[in-house]
Amino acid sequence: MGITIYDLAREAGVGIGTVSRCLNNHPSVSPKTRERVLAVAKRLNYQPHAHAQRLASRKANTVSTIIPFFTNYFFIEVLQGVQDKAAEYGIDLILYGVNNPSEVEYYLRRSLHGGRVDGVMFFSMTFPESYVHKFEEMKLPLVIVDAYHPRFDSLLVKNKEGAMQATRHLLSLGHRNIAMINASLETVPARERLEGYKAALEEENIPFSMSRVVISSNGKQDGFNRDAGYESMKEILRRNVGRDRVTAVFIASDVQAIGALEAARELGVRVPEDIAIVGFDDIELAKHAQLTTVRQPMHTMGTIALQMLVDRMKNPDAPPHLSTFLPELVVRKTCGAVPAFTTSELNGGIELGEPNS
Amino acid sequence: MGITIYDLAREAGVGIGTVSRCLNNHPSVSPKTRERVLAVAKRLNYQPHAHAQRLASRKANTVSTIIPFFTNYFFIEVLQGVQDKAAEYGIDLILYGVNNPSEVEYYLRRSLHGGRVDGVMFFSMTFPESYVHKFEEMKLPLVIVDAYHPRFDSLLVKNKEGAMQATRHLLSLGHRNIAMINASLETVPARERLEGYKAALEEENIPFSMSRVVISSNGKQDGFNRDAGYESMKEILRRNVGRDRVTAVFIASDVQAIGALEAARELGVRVPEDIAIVGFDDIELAKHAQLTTVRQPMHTMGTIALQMLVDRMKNPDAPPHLSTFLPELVVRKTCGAVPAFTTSELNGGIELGEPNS
DNA sequence: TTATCTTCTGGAAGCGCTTCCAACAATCTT
DNA sequence: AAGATTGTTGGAAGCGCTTCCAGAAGATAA
Repeated sequence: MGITIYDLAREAGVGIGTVSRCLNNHPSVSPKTRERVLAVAKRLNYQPHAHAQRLASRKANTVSTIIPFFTNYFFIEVLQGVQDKAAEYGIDLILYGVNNPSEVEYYLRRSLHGGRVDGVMFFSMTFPESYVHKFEEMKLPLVIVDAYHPRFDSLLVKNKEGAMQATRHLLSLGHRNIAMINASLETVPARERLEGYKAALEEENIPFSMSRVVISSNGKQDGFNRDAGYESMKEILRRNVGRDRVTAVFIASDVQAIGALEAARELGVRVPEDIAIVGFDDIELAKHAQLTTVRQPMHTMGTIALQMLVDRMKNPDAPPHLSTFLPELVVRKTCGAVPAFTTSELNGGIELGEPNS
Repeated sequence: MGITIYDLAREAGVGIGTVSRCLNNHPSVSPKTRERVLAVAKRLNYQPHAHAQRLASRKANTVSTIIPFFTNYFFIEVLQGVQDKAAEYGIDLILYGVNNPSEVEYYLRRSLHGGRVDGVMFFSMTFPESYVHKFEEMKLPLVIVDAYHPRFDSLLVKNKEGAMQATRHLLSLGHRNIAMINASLETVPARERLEGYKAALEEENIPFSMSRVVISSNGKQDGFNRDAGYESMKEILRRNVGRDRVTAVFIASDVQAIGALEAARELGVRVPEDIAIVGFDDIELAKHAQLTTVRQPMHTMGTIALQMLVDRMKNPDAPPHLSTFLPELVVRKTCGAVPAFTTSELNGGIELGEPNS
């Protein structure tokens, strides 16, 4: 079928070992020989057989990505970053889309055995404890993106800081009665975003009260969905009278914010005139809805994640590393501020550091 | 590192050939032996080495997907379908995301040589003529999704029929002066959607006139973008006076429709009261914007596409096959109709057929 | 000149599997 | 009973590559 190194060897009048060495930039070949062999390779349009290389070198040159498919924009963007970096290294990406939690283990198993891949990227899900030991034992490089496990390299957005930025922004616009719409506190992001909200209030000596926090964990994704946002907003607006009324809401995710916007519209409450809103995530819809929100540097996260995986392959015994990303505030119209600048113009945006552990 | 068939052979007291035959359900092993070997394999948690299998069997059991990353929702959905079907077959998916047209050839080359994959899925781009011959020569199975080439299996949405549905819908609501906003006629979808628009008008004996069609091919993606839609709508509304005024617009894509909606809002033109709008694609935004549009069965397209590829692998010499999909009208609020039902309740939605050629 | 290093090179071994062929045992024919 | 047939089986060969080791060739030293 294809040209093999034997063909090249014959054609160039050298041995197969030499051919292989030329192709792989091994130092111990004379410049003349190398040149000649490479010329022949080019002339015959030689392409190495990937699987033979992989079998012989015991490297797959491939990484698997295990991704929950239910969300979309976030992954597409992060994946794009991963892919861009992978292309630089000539690494192939295998896509394992998870529809159903039970599939996670199947794909982990598939990645773990059979030499199919030499690294795994695991996205936005709790890494199953039952596989911790297996990955450690096999020393299969693993990077967990948008989730955390102390024993593996992880990559997280600083939810607390993001929430602080959002809340501070509302404070800076003069709001004092700021509510929060959150999702299930069982999830890490929800807890961290709540913390950030609280911390920002405390900076300004505004008493924090859980009565201002509406949590709905109804429906899919622990409450990070449109309907939950819709209901939560209705609840806030229903009881929103008197001097103590809420003038701004920080919402833990954009999908919820979209629902909240709808609730406001239905009740004839104007945004931002009557109530200001800031979301979190910066999904594509946010731009269309003119939602002020907190943006995660998704593409960058992808490139860094792949880089971390490559580093881990080179250095399997380094201690687990955590990279954290500072999200940035994107000012649009639902907060009532003049959309003058984003915080990315003020700070660098990315920050690498040691695990909090 | 791992367990090999030699280990199994020794443990089960048989030869490696027998082990391999058991593992691959080859008929000529006695039931007893098979059972014993499989039991040992299970006990030792044997996992075949993917690359060794691939090298020996000359099958990669992998398919590459070459996808333009610039759009998003459409691909995620189609990919999901592909992935679901691939999982059924135990086929791995390699993701090649194209950011820059020049990368297309790189990925085609990468797919073509090196035995990396035994099939290619090529999405939404014009397949480069320079590779037609190479694919034919190598007999590498190829399915083109959302684009067409007469020499390969392709999978298309019936744009004309979709456009007819959209236009008919507007006609059925009593509109007689219906404009169209289109993108560059250099692209196949734009031409086909124009044809459908025209055909629907002619069904009702309404004269078709190019003066009612606004084409903008400015910006990215041949005019299939928000700004183009915005500008086109402005143009329509600017001159929209008199008895002959346009009361409805069919827009060739949802992104353009989103821009158009914005233009209308800015000019204080109410949708659907003053002007009705129907888009095409049903991207995620469409739902949020309550846009009546034409939906492509993306997930199904993905599963069928992979199935076609598998069929092609089994039967390399069959003539190229074209699958076409009937899109369905999704009635929401921008057309002014009561959102009572979608056409999916009326017809099956999918249709398989021979090439038009 | 011979002995001792350096480069460089050829090709065998081996990666873990599939597949083919020969061989064996058991069964069936005549 | 001998030969033919069928159903199983073992293991060599080979997939195309990397890598190691031994050896050739050239350079240097004595």
